[in-house]
Amino acid sequence: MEKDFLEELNTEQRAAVMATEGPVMIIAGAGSGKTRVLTYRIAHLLNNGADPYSILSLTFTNKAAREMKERIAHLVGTGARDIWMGTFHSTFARLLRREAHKLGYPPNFTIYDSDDSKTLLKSIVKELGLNDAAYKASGLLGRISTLKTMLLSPKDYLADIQYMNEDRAARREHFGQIFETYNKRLFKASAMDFDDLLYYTNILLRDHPDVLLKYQNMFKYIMVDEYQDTNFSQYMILRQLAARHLNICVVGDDAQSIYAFRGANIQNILNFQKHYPDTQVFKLEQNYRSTKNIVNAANHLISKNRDQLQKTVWTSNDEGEKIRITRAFSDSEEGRQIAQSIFDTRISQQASNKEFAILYRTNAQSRPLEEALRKLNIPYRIYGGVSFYQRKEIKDIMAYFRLVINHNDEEALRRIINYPVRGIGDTTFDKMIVSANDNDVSIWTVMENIKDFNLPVQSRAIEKITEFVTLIKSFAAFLPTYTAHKLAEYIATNSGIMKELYQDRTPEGINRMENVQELLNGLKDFSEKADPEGPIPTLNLFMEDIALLTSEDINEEEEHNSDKVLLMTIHAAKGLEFNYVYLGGLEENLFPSQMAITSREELEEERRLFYVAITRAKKQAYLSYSISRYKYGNSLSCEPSRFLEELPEECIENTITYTSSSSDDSYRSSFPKTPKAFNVSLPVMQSPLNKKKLVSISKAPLSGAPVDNSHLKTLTVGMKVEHDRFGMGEVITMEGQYPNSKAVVMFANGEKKQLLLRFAKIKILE
DNA sequence: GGACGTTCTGTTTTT
DNA sequence: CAGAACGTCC
Repeated sequence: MEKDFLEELNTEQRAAVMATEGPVMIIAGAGSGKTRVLTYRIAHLLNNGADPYSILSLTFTNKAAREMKERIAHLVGTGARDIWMGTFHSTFARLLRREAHKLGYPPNFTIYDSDDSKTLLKSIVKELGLNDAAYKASGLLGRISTLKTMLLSPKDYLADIQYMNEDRAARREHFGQIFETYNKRLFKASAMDFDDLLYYTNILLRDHPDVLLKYQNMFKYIMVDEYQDTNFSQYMILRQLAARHLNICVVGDDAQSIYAFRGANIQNILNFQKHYPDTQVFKLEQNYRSTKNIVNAANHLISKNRDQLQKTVWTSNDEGEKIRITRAFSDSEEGRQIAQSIFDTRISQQASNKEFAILYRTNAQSRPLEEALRKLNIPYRIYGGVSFYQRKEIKDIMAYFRLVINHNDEEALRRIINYPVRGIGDTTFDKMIVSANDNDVSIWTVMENIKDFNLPVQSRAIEKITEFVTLIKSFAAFLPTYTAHKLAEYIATNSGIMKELYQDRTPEGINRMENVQELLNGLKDFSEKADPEGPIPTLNLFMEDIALLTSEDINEEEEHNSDKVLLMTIHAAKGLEFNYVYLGGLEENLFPSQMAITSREELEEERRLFYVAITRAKKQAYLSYSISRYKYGNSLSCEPSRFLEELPEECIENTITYTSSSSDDSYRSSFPKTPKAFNVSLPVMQSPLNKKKLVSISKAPLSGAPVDNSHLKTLTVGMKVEHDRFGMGEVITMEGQYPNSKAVVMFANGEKKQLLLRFAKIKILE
C-alpha cells in the first residue's frame, strides 16, 4: 500500500517524503504539491511504525490541519486523529493548558483576543491618566506584540535603553509602565493574549528542564508548514523542542513570505541551514497548478526581489491564456467589469461560480465588488471576513461562558456586568478596578467580598453585585456535570440575554437572535458528537478551542459545498487555488500599500504578496486598476501600480476598456465633497424628530429579481433636517449603490416617493 | 442609566 | 463616509 501512494509523487517529492531523519528543509515553489508532500511524509512515518503522538505538525490554519488529518486517515487509516497538529497558537495553547500551573496560571486560563487586549489597554491608559494620542490602544498593542515576539518581558524592556529611547522619541515615555501593568492585569485575570501563548511556551520550556525533556522526547518528528512566516518566538520554540532528536522538517517558500508585519522573519527560512548545520535541502520546483504564462510572469516578477533562495519554478502545463489587465474609471466600474467578466467566463468556459476568486489588498475593497456581483445575481461569499465570533451578540454570550469558567476574566466581566442592565454602572465598575489594583487582587475577588472592601458606592449597588456573583456561581456549579449545550442554554435563559434579544424585533435584532441560536446549535453539535465513552463534552472543553478558531472553521460543511464566487484578501488566499483569479485595485499607494514603500524590505514583501495573488490562478489571472477610487466620501485619483510594469510583455494582454463613465460616476464627481443639506424636497407628513418610525429597508437588485434581505443596512432618516423639507415614512425598498442609493418611501398618506439617499441618513427605529 | 445628538477618527494585511 | 466615542439632557 505504501508503495502505491509513493508512486504518485515525482522524484523530488518522494525524496523529501523519505528523508525522515535529521533536519530537512523543503523549498516548495507555488503549486508544487507542498501539502501533498507533508501529508505523505506523515503517512509514511506512521506506516513505518511512528507513534501518532510523536508527531508534531504545525500548520498555518486549523482548517489546513483538519484537511491534512483527513487525507492522512485516508492514506493509512487510524491514528491520524492523535497527531499533534494545528496552528502554533492552538497547539501550544493545548500544551500550556496541561502545564500552565508551573507558571502560576490555572489550566482554564482565558485567551484574550485583540479586542479584549485593546479594551484592557484603554482602561489602563485611562487609569494612569495618560489619555493622549500617543497612547492609542492599537499602537500599544502592536508594540507589546513586537516585544513579546522578541521574548522580552516588561523587566527586559525596562533594562533596555534602546527600546526605551524609541518610545521616548515617540512621546510614549510611560510605555514601560503600561506594558508592566498590562501583563500584571492579564495574569490577575488568568488570561493570556495571542502572543503570550507563544511567549509562555518559550518560558515554560526554558525554565522547566523536566517539561522540556518530556516534550523533546515526546515529539520525535516535528514538521512546520509555511515556515517562511514564522517569527522569532516560534523559531525559539522549535529550536528548544527539536534540540534532542533534530528531526525537524520545515516546508516553505521564501517567495511567499507575507507576514512580516506581524513579526514573521523571513531570515528563519533563509538561515535554516546555518541554524541546523546538517540540513538536507529539497527543492520542489515543478509547478502543477498554473499555465506557463502565469508561472513565467510570476517568476519574472519575483526576480526583482533581492532577498531570496535560488530556485527555478517551471511547469509542463499549457501556455494558457495571457494575463489580462483592465482599467476602469472608478472602483464601482471596476466591480462591474469584474462581475461582468465572471458572468461571461462562466458561460464561455462552462465554469461554475466556485472556480472564481476575487482578491484584493484591503478588506475595504470588497464593497463595490459585492454590489456589482449582487446586481448580476452572482452568488458570492466573503472568505475570512469578520468572524462569527466577533459579532457583538456572540461576544456577549461567550463572555458569560468565559466568566463562568474563569471568574477572574476581567474583559468578560466588563462586557456583561451590566448586560442585561442590572444597575451596576461604569462608576461602580471603575471603583472596583481601583480597589482591585490597590489590594492587588482580581476584580472578582473584590466583588466576592464586596462588603469587606468598603467601596464608596451605594448599598443598592452592593446588593446588585452580590446578586451577580451568586448568579455566576450558580452557573459555575453545573460546569462539571452539564454538557456544553445544556449549560449554554441554561445560561442564555437565566442571564436574561435571551429575553433581551427576543424583545428586539428589528431586522437586526432578529438577525442577532438567529446568530445566538446558531451558536447554541453549534454547541449542540459539539455535545452530541462527543464520544459517549469519553469525558463529558463540557462547556469548558468547548471554550478551549474557540478563541483560536478562524472564521473558516465555522459552518464549514455547508459553505464548503456551496457554489459561490469567493472574495478575500490576498493574505487569506494563501494556500488556496482557483481556476480564475481576479485581482482588483492595482493602484499605486493601494497595492503596493502606501505604508509599505519606504524601505526595500517592505516593498519586497508587497511584491511577494503580488506573487502570491497571481500564483493562485490555475487557468487565468485578471488584473485591474481604476483611475479613481472612493475613499471617505471623496473620489481620489489613482495611478496604476508599479507592479504592472514589472510583468513581462509576452505574458500579458492589455485590454483597456473605454466603457463610458456610468451615471453614478459622473454624478459623484459633480457634487460638492461635503454637502451641508439635503437636496431633495419632500412633503412633510410628520416631522417631530422624536416620532420617527421606519419599519424596514430591504435591498433589491435593479432587475426586480428576488429581494435579498441579507444586506440590510442601518441608516438614519431625518437627522440634520433643515427647513422642514423632509418627512418621515416607511422605507419599502432601497436599490443601487450606496451612497447613491434610491429608496422608495411610503408616507403616512399612502403616497410613495422615490428618495435619493445621496445625502440622507436613515435609521431603522422601533 | 438611557436616548439622542455631536464630534472625532480611521486609511493594510491577522493568529 | 461610517462607526466609535463623547457630551448633554431627562
